Amino acid sequence: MPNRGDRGGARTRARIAEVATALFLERGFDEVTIAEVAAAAGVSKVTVFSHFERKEDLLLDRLPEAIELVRSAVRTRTGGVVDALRQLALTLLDEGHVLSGVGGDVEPLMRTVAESPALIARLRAFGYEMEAELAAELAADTRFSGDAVLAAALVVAAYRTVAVATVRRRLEGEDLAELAESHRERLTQAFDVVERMVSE
Amino acid sequence: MPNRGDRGGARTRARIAEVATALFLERGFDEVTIAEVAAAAGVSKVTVFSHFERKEDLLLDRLPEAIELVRSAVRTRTGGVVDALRQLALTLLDEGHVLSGVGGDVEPLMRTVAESPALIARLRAFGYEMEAELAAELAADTRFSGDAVLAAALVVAAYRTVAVATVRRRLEGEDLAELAESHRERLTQAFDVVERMVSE
DNA sequence: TGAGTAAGCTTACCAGGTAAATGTAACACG
DNA sequence: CGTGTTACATTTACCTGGTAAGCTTACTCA
Repeated sequence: MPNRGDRGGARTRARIAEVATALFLERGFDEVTIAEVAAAAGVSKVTVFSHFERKEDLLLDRLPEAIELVRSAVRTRTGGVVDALRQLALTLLDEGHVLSGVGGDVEPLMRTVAESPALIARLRAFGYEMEAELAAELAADTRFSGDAVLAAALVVAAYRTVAVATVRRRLEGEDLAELAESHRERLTQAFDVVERMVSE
Repeated sequence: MPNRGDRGGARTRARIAEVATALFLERGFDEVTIAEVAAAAGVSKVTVFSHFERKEDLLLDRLPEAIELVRSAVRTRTGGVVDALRQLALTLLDEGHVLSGVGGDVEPLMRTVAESPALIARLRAFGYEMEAELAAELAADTRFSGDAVLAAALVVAAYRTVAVATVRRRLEGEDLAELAESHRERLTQAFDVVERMVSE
C-alpha cells in the first residue's frame, strides 16, 4: 500500500541516503552540507528533510532497528531480563550485525562517526531513547518487579561502555578476531555485574 | 589580575547572564533568541558569543562547579569512591545547593529546563563530561583498581536516575520536605546498589 | 472523469553560530 | 609623555541546519 507510482518515495529516500552516506564517508559528516547532498541526489533541500528528520539520520538510519530488537528480546525472554539482553548482544556479535560494532565493513562508518561531534551526540541521544524504551517495557512487565528506570539506565550504561571501548580499540587498528573475543568477554562480564545489582 | 578597567568583561558577562536568565525563565528558552538577549543587555550578538560558547551556557553556567566538586570529593576521600560520592550528594542536598536539584528557589529554572529540548540535551552532554572526568580521575588513582570507565558510567547513571526522578516529582508539585527525604533514601539506595557492583 | 493524495518543487525565512576587520579604553613602560 | 599592547566590544557579512507555505505533477480509485 505504500509508494505507488514509479517516482516513488521509498526509492528517492534510499537514493538520498546512499548518496549522503557516500559523501559523508568520503569527506566527513561535518564537511558535507545538506545542500550538497540534495544536489548530488538530484533533489531539493526540502525534499531531503521530508524524508529524514535530522541530518544525522541520513547516516544513522538503522538505529530504530535496535530498539525493536531489544523490545522483542525482553518480551520473548524465558529467564531474566539482563540475561536476555546479554544473549541478544552476543547473538548480534556472532552474526557480525552492523549494530554490534564489530561487523565486517563498518570501520569507515565508525571512523566517520567518531570524528563528528554531531553524530556522537546523536548516538548518545539514541542511548537515551533506548533507555526510555527499555524502562517502559520493564515497567509494564509483570514478570519484572525491580526499579525499571534504574535497571534500564544501568544496563544501557554498561553496554555502552563496552561498545565504546571496542569501537575505540578497533579504530586503533586492533585485530578483528582478537577484538571480537575480548568484546565477548567484556560484554559477559559487564552484564554479570549488572545482573547482580538488578533485582527482578 | 583579570578585568582591569571599569568597562570590565566580568561585569558584562554577568549582566548578559542575568538578563538572559530572566528572559528565559519568563518566556521559555526556545522562545528567546540570542539577538533579543543581546539587545536587552545592550550588547551585540557577537559579544554574547564571546562570553558564552553556546546559548545553553547562558542559563547553565554553574555546571562546571559540579565537576570540581566531584573531583575534589574523590581526591580527598578516606574510604571508597562510591561512598565519597554518596556523601557529596547528601551534603549538597542538605545545603540546598542549586546543583542538588532540591534547592529552595530553583523550581522556575527546573521548569524552564524541562520544557526545552536544547537544555535537556545540554544537561545530558554534561553528564558525559562528568562521566569522562570521573573515569579519568579513577584511572589515575592508585587507590582504585577496578574498571574506571565502567564504574564512572554506572555511578553517573545511577545518580542521574535519582536526580531526574526527583525533579520530575518536584515539578508535579510534590511537597518539598517530603521530597527531600525520599530523595535522600533513593540516593542512598542507588549508591548502595552501585557500590556492590563496583569493585575497587 | 474527477477527487484525493503522495511526492516533489520553489521561494522565503529564521536562528544559532563563525569570521574578519575595526574601534577604543586602559594599562605598561621606555 | 607618547607609544604600543591587551582586552573588550562593535559592525558587517556570511554559512548552515531547519521550517513554512503554497504550487505542481502524477498516480489511484471511486
